[in-house]
Amino acid sequence: MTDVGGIAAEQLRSFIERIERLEEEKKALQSDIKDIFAEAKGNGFDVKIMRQILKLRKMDQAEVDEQETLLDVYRQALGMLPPTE
Amino acid sequence: MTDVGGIAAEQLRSFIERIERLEEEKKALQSDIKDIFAEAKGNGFDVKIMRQILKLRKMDQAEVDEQETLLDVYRQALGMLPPTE
Amino acid sequence: MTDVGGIAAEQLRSFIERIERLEEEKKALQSDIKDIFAEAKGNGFDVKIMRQILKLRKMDQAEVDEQETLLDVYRQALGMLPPTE
Amino acid sequence: MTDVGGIAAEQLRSFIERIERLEEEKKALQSDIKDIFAEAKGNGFDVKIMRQILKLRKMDQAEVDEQETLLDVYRQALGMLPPTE
DNA sequence: AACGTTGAAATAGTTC
DNA sequence: GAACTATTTCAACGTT
Repeated sequence: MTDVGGIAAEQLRSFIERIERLEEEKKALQSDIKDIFAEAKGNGFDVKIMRQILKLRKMDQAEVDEQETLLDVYRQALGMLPPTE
Repeated sequence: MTDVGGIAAEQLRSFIERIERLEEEKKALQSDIKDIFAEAKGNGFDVKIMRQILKLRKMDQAEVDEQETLLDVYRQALGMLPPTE
Repeated sequence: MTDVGGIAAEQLRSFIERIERLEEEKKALQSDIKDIFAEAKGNGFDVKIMRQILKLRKMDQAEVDEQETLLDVYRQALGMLPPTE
Repeated sequence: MTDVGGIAAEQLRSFIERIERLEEEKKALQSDIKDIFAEAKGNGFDVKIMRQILKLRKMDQAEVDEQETLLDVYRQALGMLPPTE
């Protein structure tokens, strides 16, 4: 292992490059999403409305999840669940 | 106006200090909130549950707001509102 | 929490509402800060740099130095700096 | 959008779902990145500094220099630097 | 008391 | 250049 200034240089480089690759992939996906919006717009759909719909669907799901969490928290508070499962 | 390096130093200092004061006030409020949680806990309430309740109340409100925004967006898309009010 | 409809429920509501009020105030302060940045920008100042200034004024010098030293070590390990400057 | 129950609605649903799928994939990648940072940390690397490295590798040198120069001007204006170093 | 988790705040990039 | 979106960063919090 090559040590530069007390650092395992090769290992560091490997971590950095793996992250950069994944970030590239993320960027590509973002670009795909952009393309879909553009395609939808070309088909006469209103992108702004689509974004609102997506946001609402996300919020709805979050709300459901949150309700279930709250339920569990209450259950635990009332001793209806093992303390730490 | 005292110019240092081409910068209106007095004015800059004034902006910076005003912001720092407001941030102090924010910090104080945050501390107050913490105290209330502690007080509630001392009265037998479960802080975790309280946080869940606060989160849900916020989400509900956000959802209502979002619905109204969506409605407006639809209205505008359908020509029921002036384009840019 | 079991005394729904009685004292406990009232007390819980009170705690929740006090916290919500304080959070509203925090939001208002945040908005004031935003306004000051906007005003500064209107007077030709660079908001981003101002934020860095604020951050530096919060940090102690030892911290700043340590971070910069470590960053250089990593940069050298990755060949991002000339070998012996 | 007016053709509810017909082709348009189906098409809209398709666009929405494709986007949601891509966003899921993005989330998964983000999670992978998180894991790598955790692994690096477990190997003794400083995650915060790694982030700075990643940012520097993205920026061009001219940008970096310009920011630092401006920051010094502001610091001098506020007396945060010795008058003539 | 370090650790990871989460939520808020800031920055950067994109669109109009 | 103004507004919006998305990403990143930072700080608080509970957890172990």
